Amino acid sequence: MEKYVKMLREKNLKVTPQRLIILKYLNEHSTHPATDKIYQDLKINNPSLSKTTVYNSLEILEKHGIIQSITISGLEHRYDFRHEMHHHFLCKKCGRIIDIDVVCPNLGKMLECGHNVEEVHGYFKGICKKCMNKEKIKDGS
Amino acid sequence: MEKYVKMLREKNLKVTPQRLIILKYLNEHSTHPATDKIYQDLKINNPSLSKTTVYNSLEILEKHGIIQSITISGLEHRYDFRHEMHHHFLCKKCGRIIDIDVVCPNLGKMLECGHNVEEVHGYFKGICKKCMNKEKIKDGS
DNA sequence: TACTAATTTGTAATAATTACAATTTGACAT
DNA sequence: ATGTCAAATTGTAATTATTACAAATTAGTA
Ligand SMILES: [Mn+2]
Ligand SMILES: [Mn+2]
Ligand SMILES: [Zn+2]
Ligand SMILES: [Zn+2]
Repeated sequence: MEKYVKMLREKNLKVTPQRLIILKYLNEHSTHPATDKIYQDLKINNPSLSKTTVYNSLEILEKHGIIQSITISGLEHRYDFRHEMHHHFLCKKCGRIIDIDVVCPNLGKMLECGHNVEEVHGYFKGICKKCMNKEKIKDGS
Repeated sequence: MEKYVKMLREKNLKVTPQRLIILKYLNEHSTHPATDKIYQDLKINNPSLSKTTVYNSLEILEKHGIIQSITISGLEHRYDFRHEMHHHFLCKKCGRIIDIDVVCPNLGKMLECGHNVEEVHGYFKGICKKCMNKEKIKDGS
């Protein structure tokens, strides 16, 4: 838990129990959960937690680069404790969002264009390996 | 207009005036408009148009690969007449979504992983060239 | 021209997010 | 340790994008 305290202090953010449990939750759940999922899960052991606080906390944590926000589904923001650049795969079948550890080699091109790039998001969508195998079995190999 | 008729016929989709004006609108506005923008603009000359029809039409056009859906902002779907793979840049200042004509070289890596990739989306976010120049001028060169 | 399934329309419901004001609290100074 | 206060939390209301649905209309076919 001291780890999360340090992360907040380094950014001069107030250390609150709410921010700590949210950070801990994100670190321990690499499923890229949405706001409501985080809220529902944490509420069980923290009944006084407000959903607005979850929204506020995620926003400020993201603004300070502690966590990352993913918008792969188009329906909701999903959050990621890993803040360094990586890509994601959304399975249209099971809904899982999987980390893809590649870097985007197109940043040079972006510099040419003259735009100032602050974020890079790479999203792939399709059917994940696990779901593909399930289909094969159902089809009778 | 015959061009759009042909696009629908090729996919065995019914040719309706609503679908035609939506396709025409998207082809003539490469701003990646959201559903409501398309609806508001078309309603002026088509007062009987329903927003639900815009939603339905965009959905079916996308499903058949005639148009592409972009979720770069996370809050809304934006639509693109260009359906071939390309990337996008969202300017956090002026809100413009700009086409970036690069291809993703990471598909090989995806094949290795065993996932079946159907869509690839590359999103960059930051400050666009135009807005960067405006800032420079304001700062006194 | 008549038929029918698909499409369009208007309205209502849902879901994610944001706004806001009252209460509480973490960080700092005494 | 206590007081102070700006910042954070909370609960509720408002907003926005999207989806659900049933009745009316219409495109494609015979
Ligand atoms: Mn991730
Ligand atoms: Mn585009
Ligand atoms: Zn899957
Ligand atoms: Zn700009």
